[in-house]
Order: sequence, then structure tokens, then C-alpha cells
Amino acid sequence: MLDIKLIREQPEMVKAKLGLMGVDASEVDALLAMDREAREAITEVEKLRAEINAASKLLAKAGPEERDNQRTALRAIGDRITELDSNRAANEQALISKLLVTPNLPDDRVPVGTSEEDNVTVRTGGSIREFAFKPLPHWELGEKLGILDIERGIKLSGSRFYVLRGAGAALQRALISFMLNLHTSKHGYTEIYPPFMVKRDCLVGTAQLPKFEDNVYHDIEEDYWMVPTAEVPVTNLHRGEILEASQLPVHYVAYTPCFRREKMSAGRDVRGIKRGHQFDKVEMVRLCTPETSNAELESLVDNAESVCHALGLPFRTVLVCSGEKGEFNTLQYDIEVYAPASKGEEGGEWLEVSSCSNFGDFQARRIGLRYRPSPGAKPEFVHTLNGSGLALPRVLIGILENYQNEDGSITIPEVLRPYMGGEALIR
RNA sequence: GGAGAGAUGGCUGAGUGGUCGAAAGCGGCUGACUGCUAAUCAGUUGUAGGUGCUUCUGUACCUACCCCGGGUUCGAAUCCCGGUCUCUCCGCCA
Repeated sequence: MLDIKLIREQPEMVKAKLGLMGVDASEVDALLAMDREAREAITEVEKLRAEINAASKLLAKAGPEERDNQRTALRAIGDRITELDSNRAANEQALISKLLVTPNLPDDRVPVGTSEEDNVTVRTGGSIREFAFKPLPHWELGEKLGILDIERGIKLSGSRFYVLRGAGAALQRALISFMLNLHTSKHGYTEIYPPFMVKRDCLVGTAQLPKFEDNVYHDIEEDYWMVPTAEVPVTNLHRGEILEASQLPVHYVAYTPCFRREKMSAGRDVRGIKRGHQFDKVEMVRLCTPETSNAELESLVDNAESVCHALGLPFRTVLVCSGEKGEFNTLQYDIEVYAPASKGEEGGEWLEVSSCSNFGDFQARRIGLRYRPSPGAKPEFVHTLNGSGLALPRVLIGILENYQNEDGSITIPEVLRPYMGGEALIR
């Protein structure tokens, strides 16, 4: 959520930046008007309340006949307050509702653009393999090896579900363990095991709600929400707290399954396991001071890339343009792994395996997460960041397709072998 | 799932309709004193919002907040209703 004070004080700057995110200047004016109205109403209500409080204090000392005299007049003021205040509350709610769906201000470094074409590649890693044979897509490899069972996934749960079996399931589990160990032991993260269902407030805190409500699974009876990413529970972990500056930065890593309706993606990416309603992900979350968040983002991206390096997967890191990036972050890097056969007959494609973002104080303001810059100082909002490290099914695709051999077997990347009983091959 | 108890400031803990934003103690901060540590004394010590002055630091006034949301009342920490959470006992259970 943007700071309404910032909008009030620098409306032109806000308009310019939100313009890049597709928000019309008139929307900002509307916010300003609502803000002005709300403040006028507050002043009015508080004035009346002060009046009634003062009179009540006098009444406390007055005799009974005096009380009877004033009672009617005071009640009239009270009724007026009730009326004005319910009006004010409605206006304020409207303002907040609007603020909750207003995008964040993009960083100056965000490339201006409308489509993937406008993303800027900042780094590449590994090298794209030259095949001496025609590489197969992962769904064919997986079915042939008996490690991926899409048909039965559909039988159990419908489209966009699949079953991993034997070495397929083991490979996924190996990847999760490997990534968690890498981030905790080499990169200094603290591992978190969070709830996979959370309260509504958490989703509002990280900004999946209210805007993307139709993408999240929801138990109506208990009002539990299935996490669409570990970002939600982990970023909300310190909700409402004031951290000491000495506690920052906080680096958390968590493995969770992720649940998404994928309504807006209906019909897209239907082949294979690239996009499902349920997938696994290892997620990194950072909390830090405003001064350090730029550097924290770079190191976060570096941590995510190191997984690709370790697994020997060819990847590129792109700075995502204004039209493609998440609306609520200030800057976003995506890491894409090359999958040589993922489009079937059409060949290969770059698969997004990680998205690393700086949210500035946008989420912290919603979550009420602050820190004290120095002992006794006024609390300020922290900056929050998160990035996948990495998303499992797409890494699985990357491994199957890049490490496939002509006989249909899969060579297991060396770093994973200790997690796979020392095996070097899936066949 | 059943029965009961409870939720007050950083902490402990008073307070059952009228200067209660809230006693007291602890802790924190400031000053005095003691040649160190400690002790003693005095003062001070929540958060958010609005408005004016000041303008880059504050200051004055006002408002709200004693789990959350409603209600009663001229006036609610205190009374009523709904909810959340915690604890105890019973049941069930990986």
C-alpha cells in the first residue's frame, strides 16, 4: 500500500510513476479527493466529540436537575456525531479499498515496456546444450520412465494435476532438500516451516488480496486460505511487530506447496507439468532496512542463480519491464531456465523458475511490520523482498530435458546424487 | 466436540459507570550524590491520527486506543450482545 502522505505531498511524481504501471492520473486525483474529504470529516467529528467530552466532564460534577437540562442537547450532538462518523468511516473504507489495489511505484531502473520483448537480460549462465539427437519433452520422458503420470493425476483431481512416481518423486524431494540445505548452510538463511493455510489478513498483507482473490483457493467454512506461495506466511511472520535494527536483515527460506486456481491462465501451458494447480517451491524472504534493500535484492538474485549454477542448468536473468512485472513490487528480476523440448514439436523455451522482487515498504505497511532505526527512535516500516529459490516442477522439467540421454535415461546432476542414494542415472 | 476461567501500558498487576491514558511495583531514560560496580534520592517514561504554530527538529491543542466488532448512556477499561485468542478439565486423534 502506498503512503497516502506521499501521494498528498508529491502527487505529480506519483502520477508519473503510476502512469508507467497503467494507472491514469485521474485515479490519483480521486485518491487525493477522498483523502481530503476524509480528513475534513475527521476534523469535524473530533470537534464535536471534544465538545461533548467537555460537557460530560462538567455534568459529572453537576446536580441531577442540571443533568436533565443538558441531556437532550448533548444527545442531539451525539446523534450528529454518529451520523457524521458513519459517513466518515464509509469514505475512509472506500479510500483504503482503492489504496489496496493501487500498484506500487516502480524503481527508476525498471525498463518501460508492455511485453516480454521489453524485458532486459542482465546475465546468462550455463550453456545451451547441443543435442546429437532430437530431445524429447519432459512429459514423454517422464511417462516412458514411469516417473511422471499425468493421466492418473487427472483421474484423481482433474486437469493440471499430475503424479510423480518412484525416481520422479524422489528427484523432487532431492531438489527440495538440496535447495534448503544450500540456502541454510551456504547462504545463511533460517529455515521456516509455516502453515500452508492462512487467514485472509495474510493474503491482504502481501497483496494477493483483494485484487487476485479468484486465484486463491479458499475454505469458506473456516475462512482458511491455501497459500499460493510461501511468501505469504513467511512475510507475515512478524506481522504487527517492531523489530530492533540489530535484528535486521532477516533471511528466511521455506519450502511449501503452492496452490493456485490459474483462472487467468486458462488454456495456457496445458502440456506437461509447467503450470499446475499445485506445485512445490522453495522460497526466500528477506526483511531489511530501506537503505539496504537494493543490495539485498541483488544478493537474493545471486542466491537463486546459484541453484541454477549448482544444477548445471542454462539460465538467463532478466529485469522485468513495467508492463510485465508484478504490480506491487518496485523492481523484479526473473530467472529463466532453458528447457530444450518444452514446447514439444516447436522446440525449446525459457521457463521462469524464479521471480525475485523488492517490495519496498509496500507490504510492510499492509502488514504493520516496522523496525526501530535506533533505540528509542520512532519505528519505520521495513522493506520486504522475496524470490523463489527455486520453483520445483520447472526445475524438474529443466533437469529431465537438459540431462536426457539418447536412450531416454536421465543423468542425475552430481549435487543431487547424495540425495538419491548415490545413483547417477534414472532409467 | 463438551464444561469452566480469563484477555489492562515493555513486564507484573490494581481498577465494576464520571478529571482513568489508566494506581502500584519492576524495567527504561534524565539529573543529583557516592573516587569504580552497586546503592540512594528526584524527575521522566505508550501508540496512532487530526489541526494550528514552527518547518528540515519539534511544539501546543484535540481525538482515538485497556483483545476485536457492535450496542446502552450526557459519559464505558468498567454494563449488554457477537467474535477471536489463551488457560484448565473431559472426549477424540496422527
